[in-house]
Amino acid sequence: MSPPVTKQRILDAAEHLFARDGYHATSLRCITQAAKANLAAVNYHFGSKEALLEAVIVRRLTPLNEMRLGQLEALMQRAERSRRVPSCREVLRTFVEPTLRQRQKDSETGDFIALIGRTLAEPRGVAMTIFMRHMDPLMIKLFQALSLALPGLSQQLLFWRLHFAIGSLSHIMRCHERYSLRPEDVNIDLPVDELVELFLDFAAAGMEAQRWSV
Amino acid sequence: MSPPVTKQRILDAAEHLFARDGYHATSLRCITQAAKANLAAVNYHFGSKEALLEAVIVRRLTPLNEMRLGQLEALMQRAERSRRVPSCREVLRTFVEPTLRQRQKDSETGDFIALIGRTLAEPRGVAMTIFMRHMDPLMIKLFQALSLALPGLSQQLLFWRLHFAIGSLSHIMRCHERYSLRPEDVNIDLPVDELVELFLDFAAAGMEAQRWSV
DNA sequence: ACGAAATTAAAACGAACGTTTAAATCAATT
DNA sequence: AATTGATTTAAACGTTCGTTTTAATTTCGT
Repeated sequence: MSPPVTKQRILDAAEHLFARDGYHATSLRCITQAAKANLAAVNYHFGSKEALLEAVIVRRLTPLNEMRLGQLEALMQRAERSRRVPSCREVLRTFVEPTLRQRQKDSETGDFIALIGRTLAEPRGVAMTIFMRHMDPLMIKLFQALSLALPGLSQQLLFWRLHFAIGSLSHIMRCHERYSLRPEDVNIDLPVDELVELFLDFAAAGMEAQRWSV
Repeated sequence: MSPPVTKQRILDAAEHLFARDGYHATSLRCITQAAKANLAAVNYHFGSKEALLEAVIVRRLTPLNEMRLGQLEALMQRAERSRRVPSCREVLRTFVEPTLRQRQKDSETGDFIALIGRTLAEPRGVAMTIFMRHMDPLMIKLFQALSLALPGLSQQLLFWRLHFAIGSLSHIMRCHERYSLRPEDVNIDLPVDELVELFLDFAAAGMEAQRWSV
């Protein structure tokens, strides 16, 4: 049996519009029209607009986090078996690579990842609570792994630098269309693999930086 | 003659609420109530809700950008006189330090900087157009200065790494209240000077990173 | 083929939105 | 003190929002 396609069409349309215009600026009428569904379908299938947002987030975040967690645990086990410590770059990669690969996958525009990027930018928004509930366990494991990879860093320093790195990532997750200051020969549509390496160059170097003062 | 205080009270309230809840989630009724003004006062003094947003942004962005531009030009002149090239860290500092100092100044909560941080996260939002119009000239100068400071980097690489750095900065500009994974001994309310150095450690190292592959 | 359950459809709900209007009030000049 | 312009006020405008209701339609096991 094929699942009710209406639900999926609504999820797809909502994902796209939430990511493009934001939660508050997107109306259910706009969503249902794009999904070729009736206005009442949202409240019938999901209960409310906010519950729809949660469904949009959960649908993709769950498998994404499973992949990230799987890669992180695999890395840690490999490191443990060979009695060495994982590098900062390796640890970051388990988080970053699935993220940016997801960006190119879904609906050829990276709607979901852009939505998460926006969520991270609205700390008090409705989406933040939903998002954090699904991210916390993974983030704790990521923090522990980075502690191992960067034994010279205090908890304080590690916290802030991870904060900076997540900021960078969430920024490129939003995949702006309005770029200012773009020199004519800069390629915006970078292949994912290259973007991953470019980002890891930057983030790993930043995490491992020597302190300038004190 | 004291200037009409109502306009200022509205600007202050709007700045605070736009930063906290976002443009679309903040109603004029909420703003005028917080400003102890009449609902119609916004349209009387500013013309529309969007014009109010622009006034909120321009009020602080203009002097902030003048300070950033002044420090950048002073640095470049000093460098030219001593026939050397400015360091990446020095160039970034002219941009970052005024930003984070502003964050602690205004209305003791950094409302404006948080608002800009949100603006950067909503590429298609109404605020983005307003914001870009006032940022473009400075960004071009910043890019040129970084080209000088990092002669080994291609335009492409410099563009992406500056993009990453701006992402980091805009992230901490938002000064989240909901931090996950915060170890108990991490100090969130870091003095501005320390935060600036912490960020410059990270960003300068990231900008100057050696390429991992190719 | 029929009846029960799930889904879709159309219409309306009250509430809140940004904006406008017109009268009231205030401030300053003559 | 009267008058003029600037500002504030209260009320209402039309629109759109998320949600609910009620009926029509479709789906599917028996």
